[in-house]
Amino acid sequence: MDDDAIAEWLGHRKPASELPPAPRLRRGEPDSDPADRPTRTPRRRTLSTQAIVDAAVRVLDAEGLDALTMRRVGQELDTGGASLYAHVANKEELLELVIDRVIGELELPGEPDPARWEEQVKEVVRSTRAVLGAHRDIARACLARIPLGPNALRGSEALIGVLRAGGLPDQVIAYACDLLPLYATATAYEESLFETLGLEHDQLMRHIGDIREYFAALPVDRFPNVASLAGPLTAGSGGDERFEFGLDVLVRGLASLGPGG
Amino acid sequence: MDDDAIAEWLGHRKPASELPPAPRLRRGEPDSDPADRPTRTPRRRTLSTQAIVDAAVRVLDAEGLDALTMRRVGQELDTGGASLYAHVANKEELLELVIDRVIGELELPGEPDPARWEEQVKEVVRSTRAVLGAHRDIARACLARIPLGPNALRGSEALIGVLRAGGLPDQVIAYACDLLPLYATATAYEESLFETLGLEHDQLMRHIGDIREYFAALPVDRFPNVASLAGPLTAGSGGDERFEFGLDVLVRGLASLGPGG
DNA sequence: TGTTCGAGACGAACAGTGTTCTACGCGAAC
DNA sequence: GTTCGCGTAGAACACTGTTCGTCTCGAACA
Repeated sequence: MDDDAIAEWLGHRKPASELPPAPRLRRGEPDSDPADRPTRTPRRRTLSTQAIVDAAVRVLDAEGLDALTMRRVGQELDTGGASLYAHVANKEELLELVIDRVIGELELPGEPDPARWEEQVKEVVRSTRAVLGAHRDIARACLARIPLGPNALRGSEALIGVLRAGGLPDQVIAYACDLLPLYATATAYEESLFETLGLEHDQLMRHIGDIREYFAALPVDRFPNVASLAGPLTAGSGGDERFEFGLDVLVRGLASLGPGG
Repeated sequence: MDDDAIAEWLGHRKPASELPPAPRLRRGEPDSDPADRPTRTPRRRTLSTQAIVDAAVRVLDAEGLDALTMRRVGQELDTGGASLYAHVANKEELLELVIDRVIGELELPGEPDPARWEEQVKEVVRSTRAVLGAHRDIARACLARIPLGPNALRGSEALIGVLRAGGLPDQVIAYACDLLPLYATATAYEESLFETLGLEHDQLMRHIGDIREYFAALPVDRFPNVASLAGPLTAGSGGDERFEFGLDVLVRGLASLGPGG
């Protein structure tokens, strides 16, 4: 996606390509038409929306979402935070751009195949979790807004495709289109919590062991279930089993709403 | 829960009741034993952890999570933010107390009934969503940590009970004990996003209408699925249908892992 | 070639945040 | 009656997003 497409998606300029600007939520009065801003070549320093998003992703990957401040991104570009506001309306807009950039890395399945639609659905959700997990705690930012950027649309398009291959009713497909990414994002967020704290893997394992002991040591008269399930409750937190379990539950539930269920 | 139990759960004093302190995640070196702080009757102003949590919940309900600052809570108690630090280690600890207070409002089902365990599971998840939704955007804070307070344990205990009535395998129950609250919390969070922005109901409906038109107007050659599903994709966002759909999918998926599935 | 013009860069500043430091005052104990 | 020390609370620190106003410099025009 080039610079013009970005500006157009954000509604900054007149739509020059075929994709209309996504509806944006504003609190105040509707702003006046910002259409007739003439296109200029950049002066002095080559500061552009592209370069800013690039720098933001760099900061995000290296130091996490909390370090992604306007000043820090500006510093990455050898300037101050105030300079970004000529290319980006505010931090919210920058985050939306970063999110859609990240979602653009999604690996989507090819042609929808009715014979293996369930596995294809899982592939999309797995890819979403993987992409979000690859960029530190970006999942936290994704949870706080509904992605409507072009790359998010591309993902929805593919997801609907494979769900349709499963022969599910339209309304089921539509709801699933929210539910499945919600699961991927929420899971990625939970998993990012620990590495955000800077925990090493063995530290995390030790903490989970503490929780297991805590559960097991609970008074059995008040917490018999938690105490007896201390082991299973704290199992599978390090790898993919927990995630795969939830994914399986979701797809099984969806399949039960289809023609074969 | 009284003040001593709170302090004990947080590991501030020697355990006096039967519930041992929950494992807390700390980054730095393990702190020295803070056990031998003598109990004193309060001086001057009657500032206590209880009163602080009360005030925090009041601020949360009235003005939302973003307004829940240390200074604002202090102001609610006719003092400054610094005064709270004598009773609460930091904002994180205050949030944990607030969260467990809120979770304490959960209405849990009675005796687990194998004949209607699925409906009982749904009741727990519905109650979770309702309680979180009743306290503005507290769900955002719940997503960011794993609740291990006494009231959260009470909820897990009840949830495991009804899942056991369903005859599910132990590991399925354990994973479901994470998955179901995750769904309730993530849903409550998404729903809180709009009211956090201060949107009225008709404003929200208008915005959803904008999104529907945006979907419908997308180029059909690139986004045929999204364009044709514009209606269903944006349906049911105002009420409970979306939530109930996801809940049904989850419970169906869980049931398929049980003895009858 | 000289001038004008204005968009963009950017330092300073503002109102916030969580947290720490420090001095002060009051209630209980000896 | 004095002393002791805990809890209070104001000031301050480092940080945030954002705005304001100044200044610079490249392009367009005469």
